[in-house]
Amino acid sequence: MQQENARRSNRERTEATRAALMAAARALFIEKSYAETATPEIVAAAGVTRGALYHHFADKQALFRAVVEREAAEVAAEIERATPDAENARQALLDGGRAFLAAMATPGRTRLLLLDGPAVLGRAAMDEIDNRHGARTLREGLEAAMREGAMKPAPVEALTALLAAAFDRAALSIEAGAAQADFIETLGVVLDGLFLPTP
Amino acid sequence: MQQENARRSNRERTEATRAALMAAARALFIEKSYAETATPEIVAAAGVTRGALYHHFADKQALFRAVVEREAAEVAAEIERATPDAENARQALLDGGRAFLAAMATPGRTRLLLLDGPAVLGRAAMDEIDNRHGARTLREGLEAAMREGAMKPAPVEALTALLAAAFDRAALSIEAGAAQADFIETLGVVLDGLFLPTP
DNA sequence: CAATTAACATACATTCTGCATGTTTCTGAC
DNA sequence: GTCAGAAACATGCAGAATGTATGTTAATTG
Repeated sequence: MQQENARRSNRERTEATRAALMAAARALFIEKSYAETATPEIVAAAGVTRGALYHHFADKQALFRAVVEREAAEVAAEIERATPDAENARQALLDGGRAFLAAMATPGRTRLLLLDGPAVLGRAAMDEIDNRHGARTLREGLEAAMREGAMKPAPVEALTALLAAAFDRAALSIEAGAAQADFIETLGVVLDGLFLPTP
Repeated sequence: MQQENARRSNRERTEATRAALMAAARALFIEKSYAETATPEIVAAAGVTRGALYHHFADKQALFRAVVEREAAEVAAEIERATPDAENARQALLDGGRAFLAAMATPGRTRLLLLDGPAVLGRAAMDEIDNRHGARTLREGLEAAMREGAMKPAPVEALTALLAAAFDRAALSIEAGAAQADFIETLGVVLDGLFLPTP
């Protein structure tokens, strides 16, 4: 038996407390939404006090932001890990989209990133987070496809936003019970429509 | 001078109170979001008491739902009014999309219908509201285009959801300051990609 | 014109958030 | 090593918000 609270450095204490808070908060935000989760619940589940919470985070929203930010980074990492390198730009986009849907199938991610995130942090903040992680890859894929001459020219920022929104909605509908195959097929049709016919 | 609170039937009283509450709530929800708007503020702006609010609405969320529902109906009405009848299915979709963006340019609608709505009422509830109003028109337009043989075949429900999401995102980005022309052009490219080439 | 119901108004109990103020544990200089 | 100072909490408090319960007034109905 080892002492459960042996001497720990401040660095370790901070890391452990923040991790416990973020894990507990994530679980509750997913189960009941941000608005219906109270800070007393979070700290009880994390095994700390509200004092600790407000010492490490400015307020409840800052804790939520930290959770969302980490989740977005994990989604981006999963996508990057799952899409090694495709032959052409078209296949790369399809593979990336499929990997995105797979990553978003992790329970709670749609609520965190697509429902509560935009409402609590604002769409501008979510855009900024996205651009730092997932959406950047999508935009670069589209730019590459256009540069290759395989894709119809269009304003890249706008096209990135529209396609990202379509993928987001697909993830939401699939989580709500819609047929995944239908959405993957339809996303393929939409993407194919953006490519020039190969003569 | 007339008495400001002359005798009124219950029907009139209810209608006036509900209208005042919904107008005040709408203004505050738009200005500060649902979460940051308190019921004491709403009733003060409406010139009634919290008792009246909780007599007419089950809770704060029910009031929000009523506001959102009416807003969605107005958007659908504006679109219907602005799109008389197009020659072909393709033009009808483009016209409808443009009318949608115009309707969503009314300040606050994106926050009500696209940010707070899904977070507060849930995406399922928003889907149900949409299907009763706007999205139905879009789906019918897509079905017509496919029936005409002008559009590539695809699962209609999924395609409707994806395109609706793209239009939603366009409305959000435009409100956030993005170039409207870019989004209209890009939406045109995406839609055109769904149509079969006319030989 | 009673009796009942609807439309409010008021008061209350509970709960939450953020902060302010204590206490304990580490850290770094001497 | 120890001693000041800072970091990491813990506790208590003030203000406010939500929903409900109860009281009051105005309309409706038999």
